Amino acid sequence: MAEVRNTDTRERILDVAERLFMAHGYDGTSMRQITGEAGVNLAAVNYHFGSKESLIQEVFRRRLDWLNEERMRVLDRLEAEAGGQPVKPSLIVDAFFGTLLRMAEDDARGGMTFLRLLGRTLTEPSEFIRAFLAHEYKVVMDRFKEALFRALPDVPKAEIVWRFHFMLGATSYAIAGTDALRLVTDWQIEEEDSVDRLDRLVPRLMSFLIGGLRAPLPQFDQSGR
Amino acid sequence: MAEVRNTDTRERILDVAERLFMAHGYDGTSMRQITGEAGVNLAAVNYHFGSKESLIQEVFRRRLDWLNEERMRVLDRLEAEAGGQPVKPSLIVDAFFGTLLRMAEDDARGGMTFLRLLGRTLTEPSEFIRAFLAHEYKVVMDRFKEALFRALPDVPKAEIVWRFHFMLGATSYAIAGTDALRLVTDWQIEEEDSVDRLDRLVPRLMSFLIGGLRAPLPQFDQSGR
DNA sequence: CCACAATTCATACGTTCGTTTGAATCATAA
DNA sequence: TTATGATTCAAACGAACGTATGAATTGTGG
Repeated sequence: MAEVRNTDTRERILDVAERLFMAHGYDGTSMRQITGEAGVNLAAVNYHFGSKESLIQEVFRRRLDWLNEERMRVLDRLEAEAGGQPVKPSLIVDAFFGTLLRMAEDDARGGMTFLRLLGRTLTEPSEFIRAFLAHEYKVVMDRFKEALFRALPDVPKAEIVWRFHFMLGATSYAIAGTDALRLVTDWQIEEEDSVDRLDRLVPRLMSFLIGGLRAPLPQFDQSGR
Repeated sequence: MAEVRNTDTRERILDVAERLFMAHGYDGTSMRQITGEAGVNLAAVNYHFGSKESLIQEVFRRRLDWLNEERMRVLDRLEAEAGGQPVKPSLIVDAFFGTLLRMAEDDARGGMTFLRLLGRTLTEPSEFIRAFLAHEYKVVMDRFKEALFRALPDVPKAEIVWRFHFMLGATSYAIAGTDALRLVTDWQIEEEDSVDRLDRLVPRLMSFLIGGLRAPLPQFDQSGR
């Protein structure tokens, strides 16, 4: 029996969809744009993926599976090296966010395109996309939260969760907004500090994240509660 | 001549549009949903605003005009009080982000709904929305950047712009994702630390932002330029 | 009260959307 | 070569989209 699987059409659709979803969002991208730019027939998406919803889920799964497994591997190694001791917070942060950012240098894994798509989608309006991402992220998030709890035993857990949240936001936005920023800020910054210098973005962002994570705890107003 | 202006229909459309754009995004919200929930005729939007594009611009303008003027007023006052001396960075950050967050307590100014809409829209895919926001923000952004340059004379300007960018992201995401976070983290945190406690979010976020802003400068790899 | 502008309304226009269909083409195993 | 399943294709479907129209209704100044 012939059960081949033409991966060429599939991959070309996924690549184009990834780029268009990044540029115009889920609702803003039509099947006709995708199939048109991919040079395949309109019906190909429904044939290979079933529906537009399944398509974007596959767009994410293709990249996220590797990313989150890699994050787990890195954290595994860090915890093994620490031998029972808590892992340094900066190393945990790098395992999560650094691994993500270093994906951008790897075009075979989506590079900047997927990173920016992911950054945008964390505030995506579509309900089913948020639910899907939440499910995909659940295990790895819990794991990293636990690691941070152990690494920062003196910081209230609620505070750690909040700051993890803040870090996620800073990172998403730093990635997703790289060209929106150009519009907003109109910065006259020397060439070598341009947004494209990804190798400088990583240490920059990492300094900011660690600074925020280790900031003095907030003093709540006496009126609080 | 009768040039009345029925503000009731206009306002009701704006309120509903604000909420629906927040929940489902620009492309994900139809004119029929808006007019239906607002209890007005389908043609009312085109009559009062001209088009869907003009409608969302008015949704933003209605809130942003006051917000950015208030930010300027606060910064004016801070600089006057400093009398020529640079203003403390934490005060500048509070003038920008604190003023934004305190809007959420003011339902007459949109409250949380507008805040979350704004948070989401900073990574909005639609080209004309990004362009519109960039234009609306240009003046106030330049002003605050200048204030930070003076407040942190030893920090390279490029670094400050980056960190301002990171702060924007952390704040946007903290606001926009308040219920997406519930999905992702599934945190078992005591009642009083719930997301709804906005009065605690402000000092929490502010500590994080200041910590990030004042973090040690990043060390670039020897390989980098 | 009348005249006229402002507003509301039901309805329709043309387009684009995601999806489906059934035939045509391709590739492979027997 | 032939049979069979995998894939591609052109065409069409009904639904929903943003917008436009012209008549009906409302409100107000003269």
